[in-house]
Amino acid sequence: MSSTLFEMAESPDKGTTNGEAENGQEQALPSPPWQRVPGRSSRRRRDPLTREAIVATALRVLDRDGLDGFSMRRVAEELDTGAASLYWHVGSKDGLLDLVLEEVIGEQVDEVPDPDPERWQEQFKQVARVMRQTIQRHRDIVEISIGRVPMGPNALGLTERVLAILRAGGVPDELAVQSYLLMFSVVNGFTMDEGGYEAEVATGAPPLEESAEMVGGYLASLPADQFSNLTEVADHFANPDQDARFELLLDLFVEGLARRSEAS
Amino acid sequence: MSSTLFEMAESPDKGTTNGEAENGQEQALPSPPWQRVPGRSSRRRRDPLTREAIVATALRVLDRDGLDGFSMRRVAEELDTGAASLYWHVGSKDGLLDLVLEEVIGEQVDEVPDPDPERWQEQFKQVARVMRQTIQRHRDIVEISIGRVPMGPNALGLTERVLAILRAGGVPDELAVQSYLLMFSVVNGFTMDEGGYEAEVATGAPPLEESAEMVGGYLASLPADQFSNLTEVADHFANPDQDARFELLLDLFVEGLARRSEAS
DNA sequence: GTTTGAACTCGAACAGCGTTCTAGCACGAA
DNA sequence: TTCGTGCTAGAACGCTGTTCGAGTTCAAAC
Repeated sequence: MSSTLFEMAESPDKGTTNGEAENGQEQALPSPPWQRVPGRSSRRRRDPLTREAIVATALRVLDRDGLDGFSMRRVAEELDTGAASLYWHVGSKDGLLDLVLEEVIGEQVDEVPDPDPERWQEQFKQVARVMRQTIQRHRDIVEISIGRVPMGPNALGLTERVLAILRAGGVPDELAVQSYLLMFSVVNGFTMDEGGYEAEVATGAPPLEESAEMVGGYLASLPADQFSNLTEVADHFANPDQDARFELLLDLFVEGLARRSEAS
Repeated sequence: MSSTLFEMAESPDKGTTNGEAENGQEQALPSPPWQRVPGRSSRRRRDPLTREAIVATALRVLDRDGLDGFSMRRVAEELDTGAASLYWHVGSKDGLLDLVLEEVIGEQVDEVPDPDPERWQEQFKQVARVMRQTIQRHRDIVEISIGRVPMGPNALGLTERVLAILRAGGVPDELAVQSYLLMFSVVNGFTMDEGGYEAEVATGAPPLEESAEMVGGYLASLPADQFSNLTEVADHFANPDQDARFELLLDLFVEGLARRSEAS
């Protein structure tokens, strides 16, 4: 939609499949206007599709409709074209999602600071926070990233810049690689489960607070003889401070990393 | 959706409104044999479907064909019935996957050791290893677990038993809850990315070793002026000892946890 | 100026999907 | 014998990813 607000006359429907017969020889003639396909007079678009436009639109659709609502037809519709047209540029739905992932990774690259050896621990944590924010901005990106090994220029650039921080801080090479990979996984895992409390549809989507409270209440109501631990700590489940938990994770992680780094 | 709380008795939902017959009387007749359904002579199965059998079959199909190849029709076919029959027992595909997840969680419950206060750190690590093994046994279970909050009896039992270990070890309640949730996320994240190097189809599925080597070679071949860090540590990417990385993660995690636990 | 071929568009169709509808069967209770 | 209820399952609906191939345009070659 949009982009071409009113663009000549486009009557949406009407099959009119041009059922000419098997008669004589006149097919070289330009067909008279009344039997042309009504919708689109020219097969050539006014602004041609590009891979970039498709990826950008796909990401928009993904954020708006979620992965369940994401389909090639929907993306095509948004670009005012047919689904088949996308396939020349992106190969497949899977290929398109590869590109979308690369695009999202690209959003993070510029946010990684230049290395400052004195502050490498804080900088490393900062990278993790950027990752978390990016994932939160694109709700289904973790699901998409499963099973994909991003190796595009953006992914390489991100890796390069994070490694720069760690090595500048004196982290030994192998440990730097290990912790980079670990950090990636760990942030993915954390942020993936983070959205778990959100409802999917209807019910007004209990805004993460009521829902958690309900969970806590439910846990507290369990039979205490069978679930003594659960019932006793139920209120801690009811107040899930995600930011605090994330920072705890980073602290554990970087603290141990620093200790091992110094011990070498 | 999802939810999957206790679920008490049978019959998920379904009004089964069963519109009454408003016509005459002829529907009681058995239809003559030549106009019966050809395939199946009796509408009643010899061994009736059960929810348990459906879940078990679904898990088998999932492990064999992957989440992409998983469909209600395939599960039904495996049970020698039609897809529509499943819906009476499990409500929807999503509901079936809820049950599958609960089933997989159930596999872990019995592997969690009884608490031994002296060895809580090792026991906690052991739980994480069991989780990892379970996830590896069911390749797409992480993807399924996204967005689901398992609250069935198995999930509750697992939480209860792990909390018992932590609290017996003297970990303060809030920290115990936080670290249980963290550990869950973190193991999920780690194991999710772990399978990433596997190819999907054809090409003989490079057995994770060649592939990693190829990755390392590719990284080493990048322009050194632009990717100085990446090229210098490329060989560490080529030898990804996943087990060692997992143990590193556990060490970092539990070590920091123990320190905070003692400081209270 | 014509021909040719590559780049690109996209309607139509195919197989498969999740789900619903509804007719039908079997069996315990009335 | 007659129900009603639990359960099975074919048919159909609307949707999906993907392919096919005819169509269009444009630039370079003749």
